[in-house]
Amino acid sequence: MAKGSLSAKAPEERRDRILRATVDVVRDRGFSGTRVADIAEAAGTSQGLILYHFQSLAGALNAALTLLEDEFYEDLDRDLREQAGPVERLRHMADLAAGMGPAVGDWRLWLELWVRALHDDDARATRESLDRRWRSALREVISEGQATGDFDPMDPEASAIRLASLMDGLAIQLALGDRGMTAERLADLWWQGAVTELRMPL
Amino acid sequence: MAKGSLSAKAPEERRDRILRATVDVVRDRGFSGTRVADIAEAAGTSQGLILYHFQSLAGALNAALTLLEDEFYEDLDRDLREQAGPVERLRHMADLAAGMGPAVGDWRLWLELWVRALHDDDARATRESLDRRWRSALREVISEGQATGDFDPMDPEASAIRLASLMDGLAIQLALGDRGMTAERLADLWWQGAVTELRMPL
DNA sequence: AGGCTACCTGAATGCTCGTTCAGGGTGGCG
DNA sequence: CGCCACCCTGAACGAGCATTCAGGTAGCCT
Repeated sequence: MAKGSLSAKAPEERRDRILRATVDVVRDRGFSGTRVADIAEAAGTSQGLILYHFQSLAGALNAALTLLEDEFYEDLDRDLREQAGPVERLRHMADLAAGMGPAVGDWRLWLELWVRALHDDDARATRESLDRRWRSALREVISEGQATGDFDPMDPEASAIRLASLMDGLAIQLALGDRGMTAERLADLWWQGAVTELRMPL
Repeated sequence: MAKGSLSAKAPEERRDRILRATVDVVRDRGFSGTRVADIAEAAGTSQGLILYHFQSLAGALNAALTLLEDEFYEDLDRDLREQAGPVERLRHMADLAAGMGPAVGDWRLWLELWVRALHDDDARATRESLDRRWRSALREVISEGQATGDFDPMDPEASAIRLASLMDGLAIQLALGDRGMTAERLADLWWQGAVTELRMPL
């Protein structure tokens, strides 16, 4: 029976479907606006199943965060490995963050995560880890660029922090839909900032 | 009677006390964690009074946002008028934002506002207004500095956006209590960024 | 004085969820 | 076969909360 094969073979897949649905719902309802019923509807399951797999709503939210974190790692690594030199890599990071690449985008989710991190320890850990990963990628690219002579920052560590922060700040405007802020403009503003910050020769 | 004079003479003051209590509660519980009962306790009134004055919890939250907005304007104007030249003014903005000045500080509240703005139109309007005000102050200082020859940005408009964004991004780390991020370090990182961005002569 | 209005309170109300529960199907293993 | 463990569901439960309400007090106008 169709129903039989579905429930028997795919518990794993159902679980995964729930997590993805959770991410989707959080993305447009926010953490505090996400109800078990919303997830169930988005995933096409009963509410009971969500609690069965994750014990509680909080459990589901945290599991979704973990999934996000894992995928972020993978995507970032794979994506950056494809790029040849430091300049290309940095340029690619701008595009990734602007939301042109896969997975990484979606700054609304990041905003939600930040605020949740103010009050929830799991969220705090996740966002810290995510952030550390992103910033260390940036640092690596910078120091690689120093080695090749493409970059010449006054203070590499400070530059990394500033460029990461600049990205976050610009992203807020993108996420909030500020007039005049688009993905292209974000990438552009950030890239120009990087050129200055890293004293790239033209 | 004490009670009499209190309730009769001070409705205005009670109202104000409620709004300030609301801000306090939001600051440490977040918008989504703020209950009418919390505000009542913090303000030392009954829950009923809050609804009496503001119709609903949402009404109280919005009124508190408006209060915040008004005070932000006043404080910023007064504070900046006290500073002599563009360089001092800019430097002062760094300190203000780092939370050393009065009122403006408290980035947690800003984070909360951003996220609320994703879903609530009043919050959206408030934050847009706040942000516009802050950014235009920055633009003014920059163009003033260009006039006096203290600054020489390649693209003043882009510089203003970048410096405002940089501030937001650094502030996130401060608000989230990242290791190594303090008010002083924030002010310092930002100031260095401004020096570069605006090509200030040393 | 008497009544009218503005303030204010604490208890009652009722709705919105998260969570629990009783049960039902299904595949595998003795 | 028949039992067992795993998945899964929909209905029921109950806590937490915003909002409503009936009523109380104090100043103010006539």
